[in-house]
Amino acid sequence: MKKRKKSAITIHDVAEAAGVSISTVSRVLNNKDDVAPETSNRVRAVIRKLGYTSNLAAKSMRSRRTNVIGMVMTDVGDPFSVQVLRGVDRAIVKHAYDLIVYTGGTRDKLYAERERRYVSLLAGSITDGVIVVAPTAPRFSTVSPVVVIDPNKANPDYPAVIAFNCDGAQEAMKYLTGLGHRRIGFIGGRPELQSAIQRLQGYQDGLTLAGIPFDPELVQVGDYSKETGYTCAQRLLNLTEPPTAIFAANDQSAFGAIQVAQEKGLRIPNDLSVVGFDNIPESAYSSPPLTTIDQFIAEMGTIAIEMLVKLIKGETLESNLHLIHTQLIVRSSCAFVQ
Amino acid sequence: MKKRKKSAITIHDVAEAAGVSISTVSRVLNNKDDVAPETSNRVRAVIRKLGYTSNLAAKSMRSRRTNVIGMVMTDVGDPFSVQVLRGVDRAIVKHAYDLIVYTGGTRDKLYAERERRYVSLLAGSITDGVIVVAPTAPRFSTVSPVVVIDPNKANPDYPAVIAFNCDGAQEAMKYLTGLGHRRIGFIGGRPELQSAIQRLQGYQDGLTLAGIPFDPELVQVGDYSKETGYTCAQRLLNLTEPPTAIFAANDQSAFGAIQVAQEKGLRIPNDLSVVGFDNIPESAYSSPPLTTIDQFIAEMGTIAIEMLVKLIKGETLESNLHLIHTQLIVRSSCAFVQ
DNA sequence: TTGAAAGCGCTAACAT
DNA sequence: ATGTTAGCGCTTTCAA
Repeated sequence: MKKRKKSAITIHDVAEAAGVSISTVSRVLNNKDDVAPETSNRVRAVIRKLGYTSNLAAKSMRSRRTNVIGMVMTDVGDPFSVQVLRGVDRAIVKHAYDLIVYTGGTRDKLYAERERRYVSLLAGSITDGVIVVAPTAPRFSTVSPVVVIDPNKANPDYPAVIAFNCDGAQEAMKYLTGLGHRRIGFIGGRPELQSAIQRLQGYQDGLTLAGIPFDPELVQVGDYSKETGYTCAQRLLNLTEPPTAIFAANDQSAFGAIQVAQEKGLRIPNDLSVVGFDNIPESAYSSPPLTTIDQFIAEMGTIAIEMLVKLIKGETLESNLHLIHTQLIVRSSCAFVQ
Repeated sequence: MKKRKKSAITIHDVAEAAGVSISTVSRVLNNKDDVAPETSNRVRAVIRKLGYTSNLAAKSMRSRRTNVIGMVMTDVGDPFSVQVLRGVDRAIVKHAYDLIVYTGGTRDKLYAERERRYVSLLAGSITDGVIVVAPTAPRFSTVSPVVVIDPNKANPDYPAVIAFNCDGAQEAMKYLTGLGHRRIGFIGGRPELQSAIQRLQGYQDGLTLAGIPFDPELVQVGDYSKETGYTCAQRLLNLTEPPTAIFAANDQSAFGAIQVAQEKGLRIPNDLSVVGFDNIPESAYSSPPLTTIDQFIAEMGTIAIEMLVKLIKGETLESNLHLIHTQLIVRSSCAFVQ
């Protein structure tokens, strides 16, 4: 008696049931045109009947081509990544690729290694290429293409999609100085990322434009997370001369700042104005139409896919760097906190 | 530009560089204890130096064990799925598993098939088990374990995690009737899901408790998406006797309804009250502390992982069904729309 | 038009 | 303690 292991249906089972060889089944699976229509139909029928799905692992191992694209990002709690993911999702359908996402969880000390590991894991085996959002690791060891979104200084080697943030940050500052604020705190993001550098630049430019001297005490650097937003805001508000407004480099940090304000009993925006960069998905409905960058961020994902697909197909890129000029982007948290 | 090798680094390269056989490298990779410490260290050093990561595909093909758990969900735009994902993320770290997510994109006609395909794809090859959020397909063909979250009527076969929603929906209704509303519209969710059934039940119970007769005209069924929320709300507000309040079965539908209201020039909550079930992540900061179900939803993910890991290890579950009793849960959109 | 057979990179049983 | 070897399920020559 044959020992029937409790295993999934394989190409063998299909071949046997259809009375053909496994190579014929494989040909049908890959839509080769040298299969007799009648055979092809019979095989297809069996595949359907058995509910057979080809084994991704085996497939990818044999033929360096899986039609799956991988994406590596931190937390799903990060609105930026989520928005990028949406754009990616949208674009991927058009290209008949499938998407596999690895979320590395919180950005702790070990994140860079997890990120690196996962890029290799995905790219080295089951995906044809990988998109990395706001990379932490300086470089990745992989032979298949990588496209980064919001790259850091250390890895300019990879094709990248980045947004131009200076204008937006300036606009945020204009908003705050327009309200009469002269003492404005800044909560920075991960200093190695292009976006963070530009936003800080916008903050400084904003001060200059308003004729306000730069006070380094008012700049606290976090990592785009709510947690560091919280601690940075604490430091700012515990200054002997605390700011009357806070400009956070991203929305997560802004949330952290808002939390501190609430705990301190400060009412927003009466006692403290808080403005966060980026945007909270869906919140657009909760206030008068403000400019949001949802669509710009999503577009970054879309463009990244376009680039990656070209690379996978072996085509060359016109440019290794794609800049998105956002019109901008500022979402005053006042609008939904009051 | 540096000339890249055509193929990735394999276990062979490591073995060669370390002067050992591939099986020894494999043993080191899998932390077997029958390797001389000295050899082990040498191999490890080479692995690090070469930046070697083992090929997931090959590994999983040979050993039916990958330490990767898969998750299949629709859109990342869906706050519910995202919240579940967070819980999963959190739990997975404890169990030293990795997570791969497949997002099937928008829920269109073809979604059920994509979902099915992806479950087989993941479960059949690269993952040890799969979690499916709000499944569309009635069943999946796979030998490895599947746990569903918020199952539909058609597939009670799989171990499931579900929340008990009746109370919450009733509470939402109590809120609206308490405001004096007598004509309350309901925007339902995907009618095959447990959650949708319970929320509708809660709506009806709420009417009964308030002594309001049930009017089928006021119930419009969508699919938990913003789009159907929009069209359902349109139908409701175009009635000859439109409702003065709308209770949406989930937050996405509520957003759709709010959009209709805005387009019609109805002010919320003055002209129309809108209450949505579930919760919008992060918005908790934007209003006085309301009860949210964020933590409950995330817990569903955590529990699903616990169940799945047990199944993967071959242990048996105490119960195939895990009920979460939410305390509840209602988030009045008035709180952040006014 | 189809089948047989050689691996892809890896693990595990069997040798040494 | 380490090496040799047989496949895992699949694609892809090469033969027929």
